[in-house]
Amino acid sequence: MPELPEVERVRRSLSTHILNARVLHCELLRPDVCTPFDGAGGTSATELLEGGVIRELRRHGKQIAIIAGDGRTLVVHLGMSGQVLAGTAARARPHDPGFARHIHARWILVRDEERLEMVFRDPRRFGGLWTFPSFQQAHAALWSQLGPDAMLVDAGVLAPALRSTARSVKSVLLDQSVIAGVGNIYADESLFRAGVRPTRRGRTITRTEVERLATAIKYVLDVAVDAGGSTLRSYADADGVAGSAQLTHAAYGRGGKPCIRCGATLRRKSVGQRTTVWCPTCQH
DNA sequence: AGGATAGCCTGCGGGC
DNA sequence: TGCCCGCAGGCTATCC
Repeated sequence: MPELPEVERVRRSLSTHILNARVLHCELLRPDVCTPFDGAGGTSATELLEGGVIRELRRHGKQIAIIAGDGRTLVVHLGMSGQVLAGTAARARPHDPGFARHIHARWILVRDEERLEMVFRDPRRFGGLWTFPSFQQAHAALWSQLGPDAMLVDAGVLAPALRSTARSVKSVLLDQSVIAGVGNIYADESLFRAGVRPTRRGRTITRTEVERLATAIKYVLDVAVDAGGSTLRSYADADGVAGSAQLTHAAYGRGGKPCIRCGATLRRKSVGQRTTVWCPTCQH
């Protein structure tokens, strides 16, 4: 999935379409992708913001909250292959019959007398939708379980989490309850930039390294947001536009290739069940 | 309790 | 040209 930079690009691109738009109609084509607030009984159109005016799009980690003027909130998690598309990008493509197959929800909105469509698409269905009567309830149920957003992380957040554990520094970075937004790509990129080996046990990370790590995470994410996120396979923003951050990856996906800093062959192995790449020379 | 393991899904690329 | 296999950006439930 989209990690923080990709989700932030979706939030921004989606905002340009749906902010201040009124939801005229919505339909849930695959009800099991949605977890309604009230549990049983399925998801009503009202819960999916029908009749509301979109006033705010917030992001925390990898999740987006779409908030209506009356407080109703729809949280979107893109999982591995999820997309939210709006405007032209949301319309069916006659030349691509596979496109429509994985559209699980569809909204019709209107803004300035112009109708527009928004869809949630997710072939692998690891993502999903969650509905809430208010943003506070969404926060209590979902976001309060997450660590601070990775864009705002500092050594003060990371240090205690690392100091107290024997698990690898990489699995700590991937733990959304420690910091929210880092996934496999940006974990490897941040560790490379900080010069820290992903296999290191959390408690062995020095204060200096924690500082470097916090700085590296923010830098790597920031640059990736500016590059439109990483498009490895299917990622696209709400306009269907791909990112180019993958062109600047130093570690992720480069196992066996030369390190861009020192030329050594990058190593690759599974750490915490995730494919991990690092430089045996530059990372200690 | 923390940490390692399956499992959820589909699609794609590589090797045969 | 297929077909089969392994692999993929995430997260959860379960087991040890």
